[in-house]
Amino acid sequence: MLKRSKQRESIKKFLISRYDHPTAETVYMNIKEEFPNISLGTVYRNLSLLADIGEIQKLSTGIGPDRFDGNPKPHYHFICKECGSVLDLNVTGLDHINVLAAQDFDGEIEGHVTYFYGKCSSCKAKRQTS
Amino acid sequence: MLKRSKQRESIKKFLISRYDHPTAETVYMNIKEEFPNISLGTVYRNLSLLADIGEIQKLSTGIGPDRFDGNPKPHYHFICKECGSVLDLNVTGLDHINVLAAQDFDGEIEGHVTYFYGKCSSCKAKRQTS
DNA sequence: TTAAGTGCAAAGGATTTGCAACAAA
DNA sequence: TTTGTTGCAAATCCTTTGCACTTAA
Repeated sequence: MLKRSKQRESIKKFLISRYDHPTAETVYMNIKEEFPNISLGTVYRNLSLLADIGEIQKLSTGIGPDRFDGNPKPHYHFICKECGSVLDLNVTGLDHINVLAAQDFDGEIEGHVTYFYGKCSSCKAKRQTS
Repeated sequence: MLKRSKQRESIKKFLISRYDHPTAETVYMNIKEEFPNISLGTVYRNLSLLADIGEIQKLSTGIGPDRFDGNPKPHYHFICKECGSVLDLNVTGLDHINVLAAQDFDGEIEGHVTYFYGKCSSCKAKRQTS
C-alpha cells in the first residue's frame, strides 16, 4: 500500500523548494507546468496524504485558505496582518511550553501550534504610523 | 455608526454563557429560540463584527468550522484530537513568548495564537492504549 | 494482476454577499 | 430621516468525493 506517484513526488519537491508556504491553488498552478493534466483534486489528495504521513505540514492560519510547508519539523510561523504573507520564524526556548500547559490540565498534551501575528519588516517599513 | 441590535446582543450574551466555544451553526440554532426568524447570515455577520471590535474571539482550529469564544481576553485553548472538543486552558508563564519570537525577526510582533493538541481527560480515560 | 493513484466533474460544507424591507438613533 | 441591520436566497470559496481509467509494484 502507498505506491509512489510522479505527481506526488513533484508536489513534495516543489514544496521543499519554496519558503512562502503556498496554498493548494499555487501548488496546482506550478505543478501544471510539469503535469499539464494534473487536477486540483489530485493536488489536494496528495497534500492531505503528505501531511497525514508527516512529510509536510498543513498550516491553518485562519486567514484565507490552508497553506503548506515542505519542512515537516516543528517550527513557528509569522503571519503579516498587512500583506498576509506567512514566514518561518526561528524561535528558541519554547520547548517547555507543553509542560507549562499540562500543569493545570487533566488530559494529555501531545503538541501545539503557534502563529505569531503582526507586521512583516517590509510592511513595517512602508508606513511608520499604524 | 454601529447601532445596537437585539440579535447581536443576544448572540453576545449567549456566547458569554457558554464555555464550549460553539460554531456559528450552534449559535444560530440557539439564538433561534429567541429570534425564530433570524438567519444564518445575520449570525455570521454579527460574529465577524463582534470579533473585529474585539468583544469575542474567533478560533480557527484547523479542524472543522470556526468556533467562537465569548471571552475576549487572550488565553489558550486545547483541542482534543479524539472528540474534537475545544477547552480553555489556563497557562501561565508564557508572557515572554512574543519577545522570544521577536529576537530573530525584523518585523513587528503584535500577538500570537496557540492551540494545544492531544487527548482530553475523558477521552484519555476511555482508552489507556493509544 | 491488483490495488493505489489519477483526471474529471459534480457535490459538499462553510461563509459571504446583494438587495429590499426594517429598525435604531 | 438617515443609515446600520435584518432575512432571504443566491453566490462564492475552499475542499472533498464518486467513478471509470491508468499506472506502479
